[in-house]
Amino acid sequence: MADDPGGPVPRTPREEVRRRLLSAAVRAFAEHGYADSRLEDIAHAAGFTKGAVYSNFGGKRDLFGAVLRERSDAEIDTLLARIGESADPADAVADTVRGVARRITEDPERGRLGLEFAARATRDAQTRDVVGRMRRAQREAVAEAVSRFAARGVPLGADPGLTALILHCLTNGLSMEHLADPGSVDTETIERALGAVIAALASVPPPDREEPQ
Amino acid sequence: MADDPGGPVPRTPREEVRRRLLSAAVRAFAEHGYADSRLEDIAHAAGFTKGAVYSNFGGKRDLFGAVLRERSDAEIDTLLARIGESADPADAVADTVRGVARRITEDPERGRLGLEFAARATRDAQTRDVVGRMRRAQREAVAEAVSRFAARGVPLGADPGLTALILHCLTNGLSMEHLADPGSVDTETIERALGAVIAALASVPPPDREEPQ
DNA sequence: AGGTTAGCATACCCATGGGTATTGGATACT
DNA sequence: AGTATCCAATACCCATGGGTATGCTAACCT
Repeated sequence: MADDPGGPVPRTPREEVRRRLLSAAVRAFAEHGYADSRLEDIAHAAGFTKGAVYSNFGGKRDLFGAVLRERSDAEIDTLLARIGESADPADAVADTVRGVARRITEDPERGRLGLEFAARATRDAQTRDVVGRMRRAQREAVAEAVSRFAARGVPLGADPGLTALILHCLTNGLSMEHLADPGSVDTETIERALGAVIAALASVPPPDREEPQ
Repeated sequence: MADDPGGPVPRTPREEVRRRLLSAAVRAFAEHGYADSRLEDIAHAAGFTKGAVYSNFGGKRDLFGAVLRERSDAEIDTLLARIGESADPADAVADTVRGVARRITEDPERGRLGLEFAARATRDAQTRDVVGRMRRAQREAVAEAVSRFAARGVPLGADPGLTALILHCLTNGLSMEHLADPGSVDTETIERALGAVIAALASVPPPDREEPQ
């Protein structure tokens, strides 16, 4: 059964091999961490073997580096794309907050990978360089968005750069807290936390229990 | 030289053996991470061999668990102790902020360990339980401190629990950011970020460039 | 078609380090 | 003192998995 087959099986394009390996690596590193991810598992998850990995990457470290750079670029692109779509200030902020909160709770892979990156950045200079660049770019994107709101007349309790740092770090901190203690840090709580800080920084009095006015 | 010695070398008390191993393990896990820490290195750093480790702990996982619990208790004690010493509200806040900022930049071991704990909590239920408990206790301690300020008449833009969550997560986020990008997140920046958020949440106008009054 | 190359599969190597079994000497007990 | 016990040192085991060398076949060349 399934005996001889008609001729040669077509070969997977190198580009796709690389993409599938990278994608499998992202899942593996996020789920098991760098050390506990096995190259053979990653390769099989992508439908190949270790040979494919060493044919497309220099080794485990290099594969991790490729994952890091790929995600870094993706993150920055997402951020930059989001800046454009701003509507009414209040609504835009509320929507963004909701989106951020949902991504934290519904896409744990992202947070896990971020933690893995951060942990390795602590010890490896190469990783630190890339992660540092990514973080700076993210903060700058946030700062840019904040500046636009400021230009529209929203008062700020701090300059855009500091405001961006605050929002960025608060978001990361909330993400970490959710991962460590999902039960007491849910989507709604994250929304409230971000909303409260933004409201306070924008010198907008906290919502008076019901809709204002 | 150093030839025969007078008789038996006294044996190190078991309590001290355990303490020294634990302390060496803290340093190792913080510096190299769990996976890249070798039991033999830890043992030698403490002045013993692997035998001492397996005599005092169940194995590598158990040693990590012991480190986690020990640090968890220490963190909670520190937090609780700090609550007592509040003087003038404004000064107390400024002092606390300065202390937190300095600890982040001057004691990287703490942040690194926190990251390691968080990363493992993501995948291991046991670790997640302990880390979750620790985090909740920390937030409650902060909430308690916030409540005291609120009782003294400091207005709050959010309830103490949410305020504590915000401050706690912002602190952790800033710590992570400092580790990943020490150059652009220094002590002063951390102080400003924390100060700005506290000022905003307490509905206190931001410092007017120079001393107020 | 025959030959060459490119690229993944397969088989193998071996350093690493967690875990275990055993030993040896100090402490406690009688 | 003699004996039992405790506890860390030592020696050893071996599963693991990153890395490498080789094989094999599809795609490319001419």
